[in-house]
Amino acid sequence: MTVTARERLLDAAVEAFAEKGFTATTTRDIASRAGMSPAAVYVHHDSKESLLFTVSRAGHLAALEVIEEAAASEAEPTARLQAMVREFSAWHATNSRVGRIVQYEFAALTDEHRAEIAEVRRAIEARMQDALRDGVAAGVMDVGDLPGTARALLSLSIDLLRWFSPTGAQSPQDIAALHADLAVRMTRVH
Amino acid sequence: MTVTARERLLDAAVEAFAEKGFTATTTRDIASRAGMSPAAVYVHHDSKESLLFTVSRAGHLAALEVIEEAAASEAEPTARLQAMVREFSAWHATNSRVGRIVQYEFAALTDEHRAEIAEVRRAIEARMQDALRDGVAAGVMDVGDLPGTARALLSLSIDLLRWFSPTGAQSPQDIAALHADLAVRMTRVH
DNA sequence: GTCTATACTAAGATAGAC
DNA sequence: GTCTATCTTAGTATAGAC
Repeated sequence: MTVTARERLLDAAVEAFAEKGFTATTTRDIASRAGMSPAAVYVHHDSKESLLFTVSRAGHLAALEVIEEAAASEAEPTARLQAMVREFSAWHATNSRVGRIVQYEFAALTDEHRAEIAEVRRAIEARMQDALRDGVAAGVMDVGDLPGTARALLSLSIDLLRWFSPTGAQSPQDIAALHADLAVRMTRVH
Repeated sequence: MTVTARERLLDAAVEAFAEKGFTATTTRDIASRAGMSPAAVYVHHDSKESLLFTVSRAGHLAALEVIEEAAASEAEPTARLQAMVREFSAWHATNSRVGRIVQYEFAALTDEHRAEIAEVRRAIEARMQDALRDGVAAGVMDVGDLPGTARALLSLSIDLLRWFSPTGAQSPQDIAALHADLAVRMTRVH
């Protein structure tokens, strides 16, 4: 379990990007958080943007994995949707630093990197739409605008990044449970 | 209706901050969008941050006004909540550039300016909580976590800034109607 | 693979002429 | 109130010694 210099730099980048944003973060800041000189950054990473891309890609893939595992964990459509929203919100609250980079620094990527990551985002949206479609087909959900509702469910999880604090009163589990409950309310047959 | 240099600079700042973010925007960029030299900025505004503060304050106050007018427009609690969510989402979609600055550049303000604007944010949350409390008291709404549900309703409107495009298929009114519908579903007695 | 030193560029803001 | 010119600081990234 040796922590390589490369990994220490990635951890430092996560800390700095989440705290100050990509543009406001300097490579000197990242280097000093990792206990290195500014020059050491470039031995392990090509550029500041490549650090961002590495963090953003890993974060997006982790978020997709969370939602796919949740989808696979339940067979009944309502329980499945609950699990997906609960775990997606819990992941964002628990990993709020990486989450902020994933959700708010997308525009700072190069065109090529942005295109690559956009595919992961489309997959996440598609999984949520699938879950709603299954529920409607089974007759346990009533959804007017299916893509719009899928997007709204993702919004609940993602927007918590704007206000969530790990030191606040609400735990990731509290928020996740609320969002799962709201997801059921938004989609159930009346 | 003469447009002053000060106003032209504010418009240019809105354009630039919304497009590239506060930190990535240069005062030279703002000046050239307003058709002026870099030095002209400082005749009309103290600093780059004071431009941000002016835009952010006006935007926050406009958003608060929208939600208060919607609250006053309907007496019946469910219709009132619908109106509030509908107008709040429509405002964000219609004013997405200012909206992005309002919601995403809060951290770039100075401590004093941030504290002043935080009060407006608290007022917006309070109005949404009031609306839910009225509905519960009237027996037409069932809300488990009242502050959490208020926050979730605001999240729907605010998170549209992350993905909304004025040139996309959905109009501000489409999105607003969807969100108003979801608000009713989230809060109605089952 | 790490450092010190630095090249090169560009930022926020100001001086002073008109 | 606008300009050109510039001060000062600081950024990304590289060179070259160890």
